[in-house]
Amino acid sequence: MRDEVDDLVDAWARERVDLDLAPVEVFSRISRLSRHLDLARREAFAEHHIESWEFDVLAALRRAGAPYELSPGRLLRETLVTSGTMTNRVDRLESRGFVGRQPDPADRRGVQVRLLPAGKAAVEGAFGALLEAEQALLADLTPSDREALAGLLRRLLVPFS
Amino acid sequence: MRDEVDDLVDAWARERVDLDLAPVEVFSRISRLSRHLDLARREAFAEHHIESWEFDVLAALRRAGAPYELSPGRLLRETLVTSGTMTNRVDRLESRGFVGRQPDPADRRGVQVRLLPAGKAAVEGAFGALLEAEQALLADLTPSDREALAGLLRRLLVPFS
DNA sequence: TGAGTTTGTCTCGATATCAAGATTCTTGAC
DNA sequence: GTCAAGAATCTTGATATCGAGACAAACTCA
Repeated sequence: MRDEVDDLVDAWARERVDLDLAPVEVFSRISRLSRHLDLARREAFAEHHIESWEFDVLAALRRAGAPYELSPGRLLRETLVTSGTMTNRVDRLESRGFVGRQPDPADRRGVQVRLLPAGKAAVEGAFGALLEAEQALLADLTPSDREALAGLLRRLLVPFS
Repeated sequence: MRDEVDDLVDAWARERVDLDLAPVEVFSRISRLSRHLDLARREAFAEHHIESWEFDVLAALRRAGAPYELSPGRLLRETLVTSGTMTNRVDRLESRGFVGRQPDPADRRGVQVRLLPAGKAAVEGAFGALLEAEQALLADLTPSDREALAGLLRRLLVPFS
């Protein structure tokens, strides 16, 4: 059982026997998995006619719970994009009828982005498809493997949180 | 020890008690780690005045071994970008004096991209900095933790390879 | 040999993103 | 109460990427 990172590490090891490549074994796999997962996500979402960036925004609103409202500032912190990007995204989601903008009653600078019924339906359908696709990718791991993996990843992620 | 994904999963669990969120525990952590790692990579490379995309191309050439030559087609397969993007990248690396283009003697359609000494020095310095930064991120894991994590990630990656 | 297909690279137009700056409003200090 | 500093959102300009297509050369198979 070899993967593409085994080849990568072997190539580096041939060229630079002096280096400790242990970090590559972990982080290169994480980066590559992430890229493959992005593609898998796109495929899963395509059937529901939404794109990954749309899902990211709609999902943040959906999991916030009723009344499904968040400010643009909160949304960009959730999705790790810049404010200009979020303005653009909300514009496009608005034109699709997935979200609406409302003035924030408590702060006249502010805006509340609200998930509309069409957006709620779209994100729930897409999330179901995503979970299904991801479950298939995990099929080879036992439940305790999964938990061990999630636990190790958490330990890497905690310092960033 | 909680991370940002614990919050994410809790939020979804509150909203949709019917869903099995186990895949999120794994894949959301992988995606988020990947984004944080990209930022860490950018920082590590900044000191060596190269950008992540430059490293990706130069590293592919470096680990190919002497004479450090690959075709654009091979490079784009290694780095998972489109051909238009690779043309642009090689152009810019060429203008920095990091690589050169040569006609492929065996195939007159083809071009060989060769790593020049300045590019070799840049990529080796940057790779050292990257390994150092990544080693710090792994500090909390024991060697056997690291190996277990790499092994579990490999099992997820194999189907894509 | 010659037609059709495939391969390798580059060009071009569209677009999503970022970074920086502008605008409007709020907050806290004095 | 006023003013400065900070916060929230949006605008603008630059740019890296993608996707589709152009073009040339190399194969394939009759």
